Amino acid sequence: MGKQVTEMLKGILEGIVLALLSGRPMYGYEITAWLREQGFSDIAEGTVYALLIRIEQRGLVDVEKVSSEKGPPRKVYSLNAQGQEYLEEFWRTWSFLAERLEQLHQGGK
Amino acid sequence: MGKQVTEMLKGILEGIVLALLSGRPMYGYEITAWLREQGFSDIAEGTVYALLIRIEQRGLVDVEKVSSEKGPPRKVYSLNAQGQEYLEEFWRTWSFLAERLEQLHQGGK
DNA sequence: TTCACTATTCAGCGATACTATGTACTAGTA
DNA sequence: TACTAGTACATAGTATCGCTGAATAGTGAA
Repeated sequence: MGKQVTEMLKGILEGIVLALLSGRPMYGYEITAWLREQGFSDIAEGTVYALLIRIEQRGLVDVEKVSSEKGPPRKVYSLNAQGQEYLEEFWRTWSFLAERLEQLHQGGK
Repeated sequence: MGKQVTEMLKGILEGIVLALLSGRPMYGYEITAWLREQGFSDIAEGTVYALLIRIEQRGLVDVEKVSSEKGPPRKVYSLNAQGQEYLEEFWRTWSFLAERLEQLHQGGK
């Protein structure tokens, strides 16, 4: 991926992670792995952990420490009510953007 | 619009402006007005001008000064070959993101 | 002359992703 | 034992980009 993605991801990566957590609780390493599988090959581990700490401090997720069979204990994040609300707001904003962009893309041909 | 948009616009606003310019040459004030009409009510004027200067310095657009009937002369921007190429790259990146997000949005219901 | 509209510019700030590390635990293997 | 790989989290420093708020400047109407 080029460096265009880096800027485009700002604000969006957060939505992606929240959307993931709305499906089921997950921990950082797992989220990073999922992202890489999906083609977000350049996302640094540090980025995900920093993001998780941010959304935790903003009270969008609940955290639980769960010991792992192999390695240090995992911090499992789950979306709480406030996070759910924030996620819905994210989708509204995203839809707004996606609509405008779609129009531009069509019109530009 | 909430402040979520602020972050989400990063990198995307640039694509929007380039897409606009691929349609026809435009100047800053005109672009700002268009954005407001489209519902991007919170985009500050300064933001657009700063963006235009950036893409000019990166050689994605050509600039021509055109005197206006009412007010200071306009700086009319038009997309050049390099800008066109960059825009295509933008659309590829956008499509990648939009696809992933769409899947998440569907799956999350 | 005052206001409103057109038109551009800039300094300072905040948020976010990246780079590049460092820490720590477990299991396999030579 | 020592080494390696995989799992798992954390953080300091940097760059980019959009916003805030203000300044500058030209035109026409009240």
